[in-house]
Amino acid sequence: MKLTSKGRYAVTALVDLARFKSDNPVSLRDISLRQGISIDFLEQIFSKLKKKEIVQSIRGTQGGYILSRQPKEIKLTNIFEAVDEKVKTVQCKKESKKGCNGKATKCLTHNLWDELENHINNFFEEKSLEDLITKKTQERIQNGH
Amino acid sequence: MKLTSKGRYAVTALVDLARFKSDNPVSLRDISLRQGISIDFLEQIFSKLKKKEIVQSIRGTQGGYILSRQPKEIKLTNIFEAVDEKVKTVQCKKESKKGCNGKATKCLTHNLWDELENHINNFFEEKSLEDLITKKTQERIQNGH
DNA sequence: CCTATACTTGACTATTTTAGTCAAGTATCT
DNA sequence: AGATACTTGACTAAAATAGTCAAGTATAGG
Repeated sequence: MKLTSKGRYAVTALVDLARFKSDNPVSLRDISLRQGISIDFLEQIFSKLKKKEIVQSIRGTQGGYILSRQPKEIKLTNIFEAVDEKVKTVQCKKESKKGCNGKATKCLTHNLWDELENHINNFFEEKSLEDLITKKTQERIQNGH
Repeated sequence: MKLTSKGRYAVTALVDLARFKSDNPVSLRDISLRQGISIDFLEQIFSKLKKKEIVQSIRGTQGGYILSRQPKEIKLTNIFEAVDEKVKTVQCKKESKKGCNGKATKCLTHNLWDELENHINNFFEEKSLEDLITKKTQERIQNGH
């Protein structure tokens, strides 16, 4: 199971991007200041988001990033995939030594992790960026959650 | 988010214990052989399971471990708690430096992680050891999942 | 009583992952 | 031309993981 700061930062940064968007692109510097994430780390993250066409970059003075699609069209799954965060609970196929290949007894809990994986993935599949920037959520945020 | 081998092994070992139980206690050695988990690591895990009264130990020759309660009464939550695996997605209260304290803007995604946490915890709360040793599951396992 | 078996406890550690930093660019707007 | 901002890739300190090792203690069976 992987779900670390990188994924968290990616989501946070994109929510920031979605909320503060205007006609102008948003620079990583602004996001960095607002969210307290190092620019260098943001660059690493946005490079990946760009590859997966979640954001577009605009160079030059006044450049920055904009969302490639509507917030509604960006599922959390997409974001985690982009930054290599994989919700993976079993490694049965990776290694034959300690995995569940060969001996059936090693698979005792295989189904459980499969189920859990689906359970979590469904959650991310159902949530889009838009869900995170609704009024209600914003209010809660501004009241200090 | 923490969900590592320790938690996985704990569940696997307990399923093994539940399935191979008889009038006699099951030794860690047997579990180790059947599940391919090192004895030393199992000892570490069972020490914690015992503290939380999920298993009981029986010393001496022919000794080993038995479940303290019926499989039905042992929720996965209990197991993960026992081995210190915590489903924790945000660290807002731990550190004031990089947490969400102070600036409201740092909480942009706070609610999301809270929701996710609940979502996962519910899954574990609903599953008991018994669910993992039903006929259906066993069949699937014996067919190589 | 003796001894093999098995649980108990706690310290220790190699490896891997995380969470970044650093450096050296390239592109574009003004 | 020069400032700003994106781009890429290599590098690394610190923490977590996944165990190992060692030195016990307790009990059943002979």
